[in-house]
Amino acid sequence: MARENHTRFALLGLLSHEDLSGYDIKKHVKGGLNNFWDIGYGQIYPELKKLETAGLVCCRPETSDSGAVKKKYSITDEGREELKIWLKSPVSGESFRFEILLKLYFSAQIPDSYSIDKLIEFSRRHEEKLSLYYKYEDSLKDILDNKDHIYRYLTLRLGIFMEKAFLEWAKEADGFLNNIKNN
Amino acid sequence: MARENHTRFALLGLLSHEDLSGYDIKKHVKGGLNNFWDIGYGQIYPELKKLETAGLVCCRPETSDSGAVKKKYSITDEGREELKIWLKSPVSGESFRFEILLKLYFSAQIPDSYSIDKLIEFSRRHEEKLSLYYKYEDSLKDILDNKDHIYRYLTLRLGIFMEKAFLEWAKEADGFLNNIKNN
DNA sequence: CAAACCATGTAACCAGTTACATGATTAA
DNA sequence: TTAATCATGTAACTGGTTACATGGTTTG
Repeated sequence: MARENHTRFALLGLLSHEDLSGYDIKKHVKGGLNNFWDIGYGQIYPELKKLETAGLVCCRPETSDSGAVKKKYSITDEGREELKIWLKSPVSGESFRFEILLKLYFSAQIPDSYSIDKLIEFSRRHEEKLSLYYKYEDSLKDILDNKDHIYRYLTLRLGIFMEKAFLEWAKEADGFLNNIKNN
Repeated sequence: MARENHTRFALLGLLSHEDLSGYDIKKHVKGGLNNFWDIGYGQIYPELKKLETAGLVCCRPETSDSGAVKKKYSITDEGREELKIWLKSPVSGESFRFEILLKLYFSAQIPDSYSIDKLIEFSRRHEEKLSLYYKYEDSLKDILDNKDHIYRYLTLRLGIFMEKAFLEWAKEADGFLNNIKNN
């Protein structure tokens, strides 16, 4: 995948919907984006400053009654323009890293039981993820009149397709390994 | 995913099968591993040196008749041990980055045609990948008596499951967007 | 009163990518 | 002879992770 500052656009995208603080952004990421694009605080705060310097967002510190400070960021017109240009540009590709595959690839050298255990753990983990996605889907299904929700729904659907594929694969692979064990 | 030097183990894994040069390793990666774990020369050569210093591999320069030098690396007993320990340890997880999803997530702000185009390109790309995987599968299917081949087959199968899921999703998503367009 | 959460940030580190540099060999 | 491939490497950069530091607020 091309080396482009994707975080920059993820932040602009989130801010194009509503004004958010760095902390808010992290929460929003957790509730959606993180399934295919996670971002940590270590990227969010510095990037927000860079965006401000570039004039793509502006910052408005909000001091509450108690004296606590919260920095709310808003997207500027220039920020909106940059975001749209990026959104329209073609995508460069996908990148995956599967530690389980890297291990399985060489696992002929160790007893099969280790691999079977890994497959079981893999299934458990992805069953959890799938049921979480189903919950998201349920809450989205009723509000598909909104265009934003339609697009979020589409991204969620890929998550569901993938998780199902993972589970099917793990089942097949587990059957395969158990079969050769009993020969 | 945990911050661990995976490249190190990928190299050890490849060298546990046969002696290879840095160049050979890259070719081997292209023919299998790269589907879920790509490695470039910028990582291979420095890492081989580190592995040599750590005593996990050893290097034997081969000078051909013409004077060309080729450095063949072999795994040592300590290297084999380290590899096995790592293979047996549990996996930490998967990481994906989908630029198409990052864009779709915010694409309510631009005309649907852009997203439809992206989905078409996505399908084309993954159809190609799937047919490539099917070719690999064909050549592996007949030699599953070998345990190494069984494990490679399993990793390939996940690739196939995933590519199929991608194509199904893209079809559904395309149908969805075309449907709302005509309303 | 302690734990959990809200909130903002910095510094260090490292994995991985890209570009650059060099030169030999082989096939069209 | 020229293009492709074989072959080995280095330097610079940057995206992303982790750990650390600080302090306010809410809730059980």
